[in-house]
Amino acid sequence: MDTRTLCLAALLGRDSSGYEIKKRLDEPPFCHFQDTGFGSIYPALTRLAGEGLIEGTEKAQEKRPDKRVFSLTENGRAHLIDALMQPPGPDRFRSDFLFSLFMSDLLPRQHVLTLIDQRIDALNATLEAMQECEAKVTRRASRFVFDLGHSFYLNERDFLVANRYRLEESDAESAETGLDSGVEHGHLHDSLESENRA
Amino acid sequence: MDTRTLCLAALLGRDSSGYEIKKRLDEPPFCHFQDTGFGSIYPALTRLAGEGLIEGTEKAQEKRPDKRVFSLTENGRAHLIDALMQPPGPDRFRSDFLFSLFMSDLLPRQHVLTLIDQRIDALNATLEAMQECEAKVTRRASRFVFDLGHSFYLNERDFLVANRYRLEESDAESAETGLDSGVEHGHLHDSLESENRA
DNA sequence: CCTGCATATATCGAACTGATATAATCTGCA
DNA sequence: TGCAGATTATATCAGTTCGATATATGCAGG
Repeated sequence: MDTRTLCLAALLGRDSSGYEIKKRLDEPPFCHFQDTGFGSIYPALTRLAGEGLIEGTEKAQEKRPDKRVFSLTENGRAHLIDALMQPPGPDRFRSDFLFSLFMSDLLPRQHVLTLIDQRIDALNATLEAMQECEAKVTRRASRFVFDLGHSFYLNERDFLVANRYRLEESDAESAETGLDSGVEHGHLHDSLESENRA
Repeated sequence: MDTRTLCLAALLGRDSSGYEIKKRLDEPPFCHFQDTGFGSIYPALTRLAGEGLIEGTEKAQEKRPDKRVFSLTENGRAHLIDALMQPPGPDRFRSDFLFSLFMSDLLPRQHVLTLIDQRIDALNATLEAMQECEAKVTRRASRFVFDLGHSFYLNERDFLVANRYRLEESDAESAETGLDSGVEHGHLHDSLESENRA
């Protein structure tokens, strides 16, 4: 979803400044399915205000830099709902970690194992933190997405713990076969995408 | 991982044209953790050639448009390995589908359920297609990533099948509470990221 | 006191996305 | 046979996004 729509959504319940929106978007469950920086948010807000989808009021603060607090207009709300009713685009997932694993034949064995161990640690930290704030996620839709996110992390951790051994010994066979990819005639690349875009 | 590194990786085993690289990158297991278009690949190849990391040869074909076939140089190979040894950046995941679910209070109940059902269908199609070509994924690292990808899809499908009922009835309570997010003081937003970037 | 973190906004270049243009050939089907 | 549509092949372009950086103040901790 583009940053403008994300900003509209973030303004639904409460009026906020760009900074506050960014903070909210960095927290779960928002952070489980998107990712935006200031470089996108501020221009998005300026443009939304120009289009009349949000309204901004300059608020001078005593002990802080000035704030521009935005609120959703009726038009903005309609625009958001319209965007949500469109068929969703395909998921986008990019992972340097998985890329490194995929290329692990080129790398020292120990480096790869360390990578996996660090990943497991990070996943454990995330899972623990989620458990701590679990009780605070009450809205039904929030909770649904929160739980799905949790199951993603859990699944990945369990897989890595259970399958780490598979990369523990060097693989004499496939040292220099190149990037086989293993698959000759992959015809699954478009199944998810086409169904979504249809 | 940036497109240039991706291209280097794709050229590891076999010399290829930009078009062939794009095709390979669209197939599993590559497609499980990245996503690139022509608009990134062609400029990347031109630049890599300029930097001496790959070498290109113009090949006129009888019955086809001309091909530019590239091959990895020693420098390019070293560059790739160097990139892989860097600590991996954080994963990036964006999903319009999850965003719509998160906002589902604003949407007609039936629309949300249809969204979920279509998603389940798409996941089933993907899983089936993966099973078909499972036997062809032989290289150890490929297989590891392939299996992890498979478990992702399986996990999501099972979750949706098991939890669909939670969105079946309208939620009288949280109709207009706004975007609570449910979480007041989320301090988990940086756990995965910081560990990775460290 | 001084370092570093939080609040607050903003910009800029580099990179990426998605659509489009061009052109020939090959495939399926009526 | 003819014709539509997919495939092979490369490329560009506008619009977006990413990541780093700049600026400025306040507050907390050592």
